[in-house]
Amino acid sequence: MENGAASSTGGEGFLSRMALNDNKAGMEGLDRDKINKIIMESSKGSRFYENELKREQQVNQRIEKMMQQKAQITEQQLKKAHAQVERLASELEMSRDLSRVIVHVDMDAFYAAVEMRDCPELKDKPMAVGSMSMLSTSNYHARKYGVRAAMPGFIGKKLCPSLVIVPTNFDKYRAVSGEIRRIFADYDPHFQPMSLDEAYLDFTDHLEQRQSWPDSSRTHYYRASSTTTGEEQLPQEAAPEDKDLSPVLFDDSPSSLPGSDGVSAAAGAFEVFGTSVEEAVREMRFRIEQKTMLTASAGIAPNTMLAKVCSDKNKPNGQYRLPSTREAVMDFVQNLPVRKVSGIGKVSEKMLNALGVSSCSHLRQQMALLSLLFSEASWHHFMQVSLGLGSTYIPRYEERKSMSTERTFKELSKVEEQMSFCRELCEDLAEDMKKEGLKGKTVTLKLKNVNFEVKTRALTLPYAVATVDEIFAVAKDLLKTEIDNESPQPLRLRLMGVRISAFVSSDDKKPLQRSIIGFLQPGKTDSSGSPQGMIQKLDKKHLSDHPFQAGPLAQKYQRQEEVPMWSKQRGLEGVQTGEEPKQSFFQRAHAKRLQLQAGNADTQEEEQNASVIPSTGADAQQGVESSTKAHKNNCAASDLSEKDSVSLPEAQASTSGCGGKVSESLTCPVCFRQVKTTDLTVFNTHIDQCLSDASSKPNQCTVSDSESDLDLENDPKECEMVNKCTRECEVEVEKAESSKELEVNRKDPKKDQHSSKKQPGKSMVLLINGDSETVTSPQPQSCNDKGRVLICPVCQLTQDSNDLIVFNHHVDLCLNQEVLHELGGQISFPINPPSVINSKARDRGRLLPVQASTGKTKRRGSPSSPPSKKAKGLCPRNTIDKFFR
DNA sequence: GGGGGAAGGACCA
DNA sequence: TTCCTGGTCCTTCCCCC
Repeated sequence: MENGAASSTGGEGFLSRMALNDNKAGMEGLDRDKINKIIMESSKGSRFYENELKREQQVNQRIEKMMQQKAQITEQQLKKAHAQVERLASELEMSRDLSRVIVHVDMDAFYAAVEMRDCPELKDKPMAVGSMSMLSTSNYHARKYGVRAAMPGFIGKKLCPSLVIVPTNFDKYRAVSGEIRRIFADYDPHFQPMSLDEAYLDFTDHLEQRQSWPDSSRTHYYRASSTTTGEEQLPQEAAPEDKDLSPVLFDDSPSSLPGSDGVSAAAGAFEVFGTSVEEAVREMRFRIEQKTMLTASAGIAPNTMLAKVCSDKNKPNGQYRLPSTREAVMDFVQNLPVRKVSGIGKVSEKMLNALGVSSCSHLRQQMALLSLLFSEASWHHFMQVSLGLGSTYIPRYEERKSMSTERTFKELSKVEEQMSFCRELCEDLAEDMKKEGLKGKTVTLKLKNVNFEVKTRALTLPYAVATVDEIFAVAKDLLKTEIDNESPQPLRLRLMGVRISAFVSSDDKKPLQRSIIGFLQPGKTDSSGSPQGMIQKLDKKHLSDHPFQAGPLAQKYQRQEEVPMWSKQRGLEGVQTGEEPKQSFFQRAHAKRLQLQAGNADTQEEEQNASVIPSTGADAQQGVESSTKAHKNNCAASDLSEKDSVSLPEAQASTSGCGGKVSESLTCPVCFRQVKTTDLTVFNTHIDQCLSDASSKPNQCTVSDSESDLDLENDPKECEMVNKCTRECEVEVEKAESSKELEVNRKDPKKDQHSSKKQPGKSMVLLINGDSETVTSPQPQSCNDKGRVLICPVCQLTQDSNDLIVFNHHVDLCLNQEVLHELGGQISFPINPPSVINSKARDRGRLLPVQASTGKTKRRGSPSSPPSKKAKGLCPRNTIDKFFR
C-alpha cells in the first residue's frame, strides 16, 4: 500500500481513495495515519464509502490489467517505443519557448481569508467556509488538523471539534475578486481568470514597458492605518474604510510587505518597487494586500504549467520564480512529484505509482513504457511535463461548451416530485441559457442515486432548444425512461442535473452579428424579425451533423421537430456532391416529407424571400438582389426555417442550385462581391478589411476596385493583397494600441486561424460556422485604464463615461450605425450587453464576469468560461481509460 | 472500418 | 445525521453506413 493510512487500518487498498489529500499548502507534516483513521471511521458503512470502495476496486482492476499488459511487452517493442519517445522529445525540445514570463497568482485560502478579515475573532480559530455537508476551504489553523477543502463539514468537525464553519457568501467573494482583478489588469489586460481567486497573467509586455517607467510609477503607498487621515492616503489605492494594516492572516508566513516584516507601516509610508519581474510581482501582491487586506501567492515561470506549480511553492503569502533557462527548468522538474502537476489527479497518480513513477524524473525515465501503456494524449502530456514544457500563451477566453445545473437533495423517490424537480431544474437552466442567449441540441439528464451511482442520459435533437418547455420535454422523457427501467422499484435519487450542450452557432445570442450575416444571404428572416434562419455554417461537415439516433425518444422528437434546413435544401433533389457525406436517416425522412409539401411551400417562400430584403442603398441592394434572384431561381424548393442551419457556401450559391454542387464562393456582407473561397479565415480577412475600410473610408473598399469576384484561394495576387492588408491592419492595430491587445504569433494555433477573434473591445463578432468570426473594427483611440479619455473611433466624440464596458457598448452601437449606413440600411439592431453568466456556476467561482477594467466585453458564450485544458496548455485529461474498462 | 452520439469517468476549483 | 457543483476533456462502446 502506498500510504500509511491504509496499513494502519488493515491494509485495505480502497483506503487510498478516501485518504487525506495533503497536497495543499499548510498541510505538511501532519499525522496522516491519525487523520485518515478518523476519516475512515467517520465514513465507514455510509453509502458514499461503499461507492468509493467500488470505484477504488475498479481502479485497482485497471492497474492489474495494466501490469499484465506490461508483463507482455517485449524488448523489441520497448526499443521501438524508446526511439519514438526520443523523437518526440527532440521535437518538443525544439519548440521550447523560454521567452515569456508567465505568472500564476493564487489568493491564500481565499474564502476563509475574506471571512477572517471581516470577522477578526475568527483569525485565531480553526475555521472553514462551507457547510456540514461540504467545506469550500479552510484556514491554516484548520489545515493543521487535516481539515481541508472538499471535505464534508462533519468530518472536519471530527478532526477538529473546535472548527468553526462559516457559511459561504459568494457575493462578498465576488466583490473582492473584482478588486483583485482590476489590479491584475494593470499587469496584463488579458489575464486569464481561472476562478474567483486565481489567474494566469503574462507579464512579458508589462516588464518591457516597466523598464522605462519612472520611480513614481512604481511607487505604492501603504494602506492608511486607523490613525492616519485621509490626506495621507494614496488616492489610487485608498482603502474603502479604515482598518488595521495587514491583517496577518497567516502567522508563520513571510510578509509580502517589503521592509515591514508584517508590522504595520507608518502612515504615509510608501515603497518604490524595482523593474525586475520579482519586484513587479511583489508590487502586484503588495497592491492586492493593501487593497483587500488579503494575501496572494504567485509563481513566476516560462509557462503556465510551471507557474502553477511555482505559486504553490511559497504559499501562503509568498512567491517563487523559476529562472527562464532550460537548466533551471529541468532541475526544477526533476524532483517534482507528479501529483503536483495540474491534471494528474488521484487515479493517474495511483496508476503511475504502480509503475514506480512518482516524480517527473521517473516520468522521463519510464516514458517508453508509458507510451506503450497509456493513451497517446496521456503520454504526450507526461512527456511535456517531464520536460517542463507548458503553454506560453494565455488564452483570452474560450467559448462555453455546455451549461448545466444540478442539485443534491436528501432523497427523492416519488415520481411526481422527481418530475416537478426536473422541471425546476429546466427552468433554472432555461433562465441561464436565456441570459447568455444560448441554444443547444443535446439535453443530458444526470442522475445520482442514493448509492452515489451516477448515470447520464443524453439525447441530441436535430434542432436547438432553449426554453423551459423544450428542455423539459426532453429531460422529462429521459427521466421517465429511467423511472420505467427501475420500475416497479422507485428511482431513489439524491441528485438530479440537466445539461445542454452542442450549442448551435452563436447567432441567437448576437442580434447584431446575426443581422450582418443576414446580409450574406438572400432575404430571410424569422417571425420575430431576428433572422434566426440565417445561421450560416460554412463548414460542410456540418451538413452531416444531425445527430439523432432513431430510438423511441429520437423518433418522437423527429416527429416534433421543425424541418431542418439541411433536409430542405439538400434532400429535395436528392443530389449529393462528391464531397458531401451521405444523408442520414433524418435527412432522408425530412426530404421525403418535404417532397410532399414542396409545392405550396415554394411559392410562399419565394414571396417571403422577396419581401424581406432590407431596403438598402443601391449597391447593397444590387448585391442582395442579385444574390436573391439567383437563389430564387435555383432554390425553388427552398424553405428556410428559423431553426435551420445551412452551409454558407450553399446559401451563397449564387450560381448553382441548392441541391446541386456547393458553390466555392462566399458573398462579402460589406462589399457584396463574391469571394472565391470556402476558407473561413481567408473570407474573414476579406471582411475585416472591407469593414475596416467601410468605417474609415466610406464608400470604398480597398481590397479590390474591380467588379470581378475575388479568388482568394487561387489567385496569388489577390491572396497576397489580402495578406498585405491583413499585415498592414495588424501593424496599425499594434501602433494604435499601447496596451497591446493584439497578440501576434504566439503559440496558440487557434489564434493564427482566428486572430481577429481575440480582440475584445474592438471587434464585432460575425457568426459563421458554429463559431463566431470577428470583424475588426477601428481601435478605440484612448482606451486604457490610466488616461481615461475615451474617444469613440467611429463618431469621434469624447465619451462621458470612463467605464470601458459602456464605452465599448457605445462603439458597438456606433459601428452598427456606420456599417448599416454603408449598407444603406436604416435598421437598428439590438446590441447584446456584456453577457450575464450562469449565476450558480459563478457563485462557485468557476465562471467569471466581465473584466470591466480592461474594456473587454465578452460577446459570446461564457464571458469567461474556464478555458479548456488544451487551450490552457495545462494538459489533456489524464484519464487512463485504456485500462478502465 | 470509420464516423459520431451516448455514456461514463477523471480532473479542476 | 451528514461527502457539492459546474465545467471540460478523454475514452470506450455501439450503431449505422
